[in-house]
Amino acid sequence: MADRKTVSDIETASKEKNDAQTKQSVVDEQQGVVSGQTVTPDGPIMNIQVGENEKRVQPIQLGERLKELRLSQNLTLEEASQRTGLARSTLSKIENEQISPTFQALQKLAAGLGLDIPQIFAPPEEGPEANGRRDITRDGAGKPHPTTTYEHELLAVDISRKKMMPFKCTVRARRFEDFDGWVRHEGEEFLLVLTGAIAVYTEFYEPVTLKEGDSMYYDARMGHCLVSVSDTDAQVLWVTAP
Amino acid sequence: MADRKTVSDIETASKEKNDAQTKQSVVDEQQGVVSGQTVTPDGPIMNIQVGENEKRVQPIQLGERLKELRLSQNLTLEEASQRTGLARSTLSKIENEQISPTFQALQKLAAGLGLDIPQIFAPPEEGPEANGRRDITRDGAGKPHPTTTYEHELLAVDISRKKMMPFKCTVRARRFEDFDGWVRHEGEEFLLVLTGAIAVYTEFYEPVTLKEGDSMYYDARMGHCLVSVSDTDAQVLWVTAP
DNA sequence: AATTTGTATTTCCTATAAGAAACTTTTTAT
DNA sequence: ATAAAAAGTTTCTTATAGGAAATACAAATT
Repeated sequence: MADRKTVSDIETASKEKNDAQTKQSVVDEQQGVVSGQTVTPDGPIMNIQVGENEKRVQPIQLGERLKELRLSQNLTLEEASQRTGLARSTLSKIENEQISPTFQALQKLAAGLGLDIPQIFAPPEEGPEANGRRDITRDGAGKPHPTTTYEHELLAVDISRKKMMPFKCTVRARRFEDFDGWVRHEGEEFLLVLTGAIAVYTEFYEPVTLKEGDSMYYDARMGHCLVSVSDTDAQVLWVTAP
Repeated sequence: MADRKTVSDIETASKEKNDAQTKQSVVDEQQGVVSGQTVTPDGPIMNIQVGENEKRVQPIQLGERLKELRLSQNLTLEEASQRTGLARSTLSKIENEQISPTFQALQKLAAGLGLDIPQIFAPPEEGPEANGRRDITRDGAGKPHPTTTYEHELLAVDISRKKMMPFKCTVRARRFEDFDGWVRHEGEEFLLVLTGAIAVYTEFYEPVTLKEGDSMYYDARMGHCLVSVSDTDAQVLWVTAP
């Protein structure tokens, strides 16, 4: 019964603040920047590589790239000609940068080589070779990163350009009101409760309690925040994939 | 002293089997397929979405798309002409699908509109709107997936096309020899020891012991396997990002 | 070695892209 | 409402893409 009252109080607070909070959260996200390192309100985003990737897809030489693609499929100009419906001489001239193909020709090329057009501009696949990257973080030896609501311990900080960013987090927040508003960011997040218990507030669901061993996966663009509801501050593992 | 002997025995076994194991691991990976669902030797790969994404970036109408981009920047044909170095009449003909522009013209267009070429073909951004996906897995309530060496408990199985695949794993293996060879697959992996202790064998490093609270992030293309070294079988959290 | 086959490049001709100017439509100002 | 300005489209001419055939080069066969 007492639990019921508590939950209903939390729900009311959640609804009243939805609009104002969403506006403020943009400012709060800016404050997360620490010494040149972008930080999501939950934890850090280390090395957002999107901009760099986009820069890198610009090909230096279209002809060179197309020749590469043709040869990687072990095709002669004649075979490629039959597949693409473009004349051999045209393919030769394109590959040797003698002409600039029309978009229509590019479409034919892509279709004939079994590609989508953006793939023509993609960098070569990294290759099947293992690159051997590894980073071990001992218990308690992660990089500290405190905020007002969470006490983060960043893991695997020596590896840059990771697909995932893991961190342990001690949830100091005790009330939804400890947050200035919904926190949100790009990507998806997974969280596992390591010790204690938390109440999870998310923008489109009623709050839910998770205890040790429980986990949750969610789209991080949805407003979200955690509150400790156990005697001792809960500890969770958080993994972000931006 | 006794620990030292054990470690040195393991190291020797590791070195002797490197070449033969790498060959067999391809077959072992095939055996991981369970009821139509692809499984990495560590755990499952559910719904690899790469192919579908690539299909979706194909534009329907180039001219329409370019007009859209121009108007979204509030540019007249004249202004766009000045920025791109292409004649107004050319821009008009392109936008109205009367001609198919050369790649060189496309380059000028992209540069003038402040884009990279692939962005011309990109679908509109999904928007900052949260899509509200969430999946809660209670402690012990994940989907079981046993193998000979590990006992997996898949988490967040109701969400498809995830950027990460999390699962808890009880490590049954007790010796490196329990594995038929190195296991490897595309992507990156993060693991956190929840209980007990494990010895981590990886292709390019000496074996290392991790205990409760320790974590490791690594490129999964590198051969890898875990062995329990605690009295009770260790439990780890594993998160794969393919 | 010479000859044949396979592959790529160049040449010549046709089709079409691209630019400048003329024309048309739309928008703005009075 | 009309006139002027802005914006977009079409026409005509030049430049270049694209195709077929000829030529050149490399590899394989005799």
